[in-house]
Amino acid sequence: MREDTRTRIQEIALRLFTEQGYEATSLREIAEELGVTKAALYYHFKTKDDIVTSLVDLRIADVEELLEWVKSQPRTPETRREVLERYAAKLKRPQHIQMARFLERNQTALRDHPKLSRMRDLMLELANQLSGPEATPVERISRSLALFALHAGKWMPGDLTEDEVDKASMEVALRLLEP
Amino acid sequence: MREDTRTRIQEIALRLFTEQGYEATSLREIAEELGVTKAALYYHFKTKDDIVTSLVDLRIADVEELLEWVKSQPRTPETRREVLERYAAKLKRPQHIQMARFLERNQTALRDHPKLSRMRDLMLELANQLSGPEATPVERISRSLALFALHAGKWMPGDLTEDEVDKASMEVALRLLEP
DNA sequence: GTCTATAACGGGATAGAC
DNA sequence: GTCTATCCCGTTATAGAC
Repeated sequence: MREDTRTRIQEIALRLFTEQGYEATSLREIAEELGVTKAALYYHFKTKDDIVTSLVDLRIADVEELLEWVKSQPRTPETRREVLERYAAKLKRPQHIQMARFLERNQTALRDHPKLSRMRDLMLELANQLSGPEATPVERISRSLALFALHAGKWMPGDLTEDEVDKASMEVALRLLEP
Repeated sequence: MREDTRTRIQEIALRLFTEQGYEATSLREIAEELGVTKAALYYHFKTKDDIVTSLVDLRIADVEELLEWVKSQPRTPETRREVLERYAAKLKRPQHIQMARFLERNQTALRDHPKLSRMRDLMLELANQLSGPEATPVERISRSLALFALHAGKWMPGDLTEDEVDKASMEVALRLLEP
């Protein structure tokens, strides 16, 4: 049973965009790896940009969901803790780790892409939800950093196991939530 | 007194590479803004890559200096605190803020550039110097994040003054050094 | 749904005049 | 030190056959 071609294009594109960068990845490369020609891609996606759009949409839905949840909750320490846990759980799914990397690494190259702007706005809003309007600058920076800490796996050198990094990141993140 | 052309090329290139990304910035754009033609750039720099090299060299020297200093010091809490302060002081100079942004935003596009690899290695080593070999995973992540916290100015939304962000970032960073 | 062929363009880089 | 002119290449994208 061959996988949907459209889906395979998305997988390959996401990997190459992440490894090499969006601009540095040509449609020819994607097509070659898929075993078809460039032109075939144009049947599935109108432009190179459209591939990005289709990718980001998945993650936007995910973060929007988390954002709506947190807004429906009382602004308590317990809620904040659970935001981190839900966010970490999302991150653990392989697709989303890679998507997070892709977004991080291509923010500049794709700075004018509407979907990327939307993602940035959502992440900022999520960070803000951890603070609230009355928070001090120290609290606001500290709590924004808490979200970031959960991405630690990506830049920590490799002599720690994945599990060690996950646990330790969460511990650091939780500490950053404390007043 | 006109400024050195070579220096002006560096300034314009750094700004455009940072704003738009390395790949997305063409030599034509740089030349146009300088008021000369593409070909003129080739008198001053052998390739587009060479412009990057000339830029990164400045910052490499800076971080190497800090790294040598920390290695010459005893591994104490006081030393670690001073590393953060020296690093923050370097960051405050406008050239280096922009250089840090440039490096951050073009890590993927320039992942094969030897000077960029060198910069990454230096930053990792600096982060490691804050921990030492016997540190727990939580300490290592926490202390690496301390360095990162000092860059907070770049992604915090704009309703805080620069001074507020600087002070608060340092406070968060110092807290991340604590056991 | 995938192909071949090709258009149309912009990129980095070079040669040689001034 | 800067110019014009040009080369060569890879890129996105399209047209039309199968």
